[in-house]
Amino acid sequence: MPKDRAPTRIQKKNRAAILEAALNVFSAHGFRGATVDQIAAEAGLSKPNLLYYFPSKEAIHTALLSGLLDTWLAPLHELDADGDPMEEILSYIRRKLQMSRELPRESRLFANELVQGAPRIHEALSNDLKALVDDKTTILTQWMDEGKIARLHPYHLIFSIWALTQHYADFDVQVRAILGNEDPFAGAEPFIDTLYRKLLTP
Amino acid sequence: MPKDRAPTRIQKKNRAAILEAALNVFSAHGFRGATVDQIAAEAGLSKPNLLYYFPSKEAIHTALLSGLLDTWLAPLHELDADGDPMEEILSYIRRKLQMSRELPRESRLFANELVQGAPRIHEALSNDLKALVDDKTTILTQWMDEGKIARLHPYHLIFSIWALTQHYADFDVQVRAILGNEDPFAGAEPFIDTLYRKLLTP
DNA sequence: CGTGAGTTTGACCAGATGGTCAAATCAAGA
DNA sequence: TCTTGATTTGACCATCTGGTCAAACTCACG
Repeated sequence: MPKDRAPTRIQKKNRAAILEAALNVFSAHGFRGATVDQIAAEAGLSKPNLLYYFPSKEAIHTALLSGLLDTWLAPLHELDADGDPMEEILSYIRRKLQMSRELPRESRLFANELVQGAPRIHEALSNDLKALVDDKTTILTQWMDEGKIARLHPYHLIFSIWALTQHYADFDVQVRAILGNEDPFAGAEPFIDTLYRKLLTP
Repeated sequence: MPKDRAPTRIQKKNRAAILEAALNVFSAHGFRGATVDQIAAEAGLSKPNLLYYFPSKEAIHTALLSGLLDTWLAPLHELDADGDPMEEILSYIRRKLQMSRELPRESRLFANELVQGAPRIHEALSNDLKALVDDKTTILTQWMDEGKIARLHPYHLIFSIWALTQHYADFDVQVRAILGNEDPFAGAEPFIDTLYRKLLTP
């Protein structure tokens, strides 16, 4: 393992390649289903070389998850208490749906982890995620109190947004098996938009 | 392997025990993450004994999935073209939500499979599932044409029901990490009910 | 009972997998 | 160019895992 100095050009390149490869493999096969050889091959490195940059398979997985958590939560962070309630929520939804379209691997990486009980990120859920959600539901509740949007259970409102948007990334195969050649997102966006306009209108 | 006669009392008992154990293990760890030893232990059998009843790990998984597919699709089957549109859809939703509450392992079994690209049930999706959904969306479209419910993309309407209801089983850890002690379903049922009443009202 | 089919198991195997290590190779600054 | 730390690798190891097999045991029934 390299010293703890500033990372070399080569270190940067290889670490990035490993994380990129790991994202492919872990999101497609889950932690247990992924093999170090597979990740190494996809990153264009030999297995011992990969293990020179990360001490273990687990370490790669952890680095990947914690590195992506911020990206994953960014859309919700942007929800602004001072904006127009309906527009704020709808644009949050649009950002989430866009992430499902553009970052399906990231979505499935988390889905894999969550479905299996989140053994490796349970703490982040109870701390970071819960704090963020609590913060934003306060805003939602405020808007409801002011009559700006319909009164609903704020937590379930958020869950519904996650469920509806991530469904298209996580269960992509199923969606495509049913829609055939139709682009899932082409229909999803107006559908979800309509749904929340109707739901949130007081 | 036993003859292909009528199954013995012991055969019935052990096959059932194996499938029950396999449901626990596969739903919690995915196909690759589950081990035959684990399933055998949970079923109270030795590994060779388990493999006396099923020829392979794969065979157990397949038997489990195909055996549960009917159960899983039953609620949608019940959607009746002759019933009251709003009530038919809302009670379909209630049945699905109830399945999430009562059969979360089954939900996660399918979720695990789907997230990883459904390598083992892809065919069932494109055939059985697609046929069923096509059948039921015809009914939905009819209701829309008759002005009984709001006009929406029927496929996405179904996807939304799946997403919203199964979310509570599949991502149970996340939901509970955020809700704390609150019972997820206590809030989910009225929320989802309200959501679809508003959405479907023309 | 006795017997044959059904059931169970300890011992074993081959391949996969995560990980190690010493030796070889490479890169860049003095 | 030389030196030193960074990088890479072939060979290797222990463990896990799906699966096999022959021998032992149990059960139902004539």
